[in-house]
Amino acid sequence: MSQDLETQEPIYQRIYATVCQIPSGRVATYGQVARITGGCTARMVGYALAALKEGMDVPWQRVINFKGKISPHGLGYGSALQRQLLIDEGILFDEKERIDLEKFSYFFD
DNA sequence: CGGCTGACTCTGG
DNA sequence: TCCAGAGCCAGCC
Repeated sequence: MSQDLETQEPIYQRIYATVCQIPSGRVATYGQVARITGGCTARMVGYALAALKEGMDVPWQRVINFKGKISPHGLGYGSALQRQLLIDEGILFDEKERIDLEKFSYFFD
C-alpha cells in the first residue's frame, strides 16, 4: 500500500534511508541492508554508497561486508577512515581488523 | 537503445 | 585461512 510511494523513488535513495536507520555503535552488512530495503541486491548497496556525496548525512561507515571486514575501495584511504570512525563509535576490531557481526550487527539473520 | 562500471555474496579447493 | 571464479542489477554515457 504505502509501499507504492517508496517504489517511486530511486533505489539508491531507499538504500540511504535504510542505512540511516542503523544506530551508533552498531553495523550492518550490505546483504542485510539490501534485504531490508527490498528490491535490491547487496551489490546495489555497495554501488549506492560509492555514489554518496559529502552533503549526505548517511552513516556509510556502519555498512561492511558479510565477512565483517571493510571493503578496500578506492585507493584504500577511505577504509582507514571508516575503521577509525567505527572505533570512535564503540565498535571493536579483532587482530585481523574484523568486526564481530554477532555482537555489532544491528540486523540479525 | 547498447555497453561499461562497481563499497557484494557464495561455493569449492 | 586464503584465493579464484561466477552470478547479479541499477546508474550513467
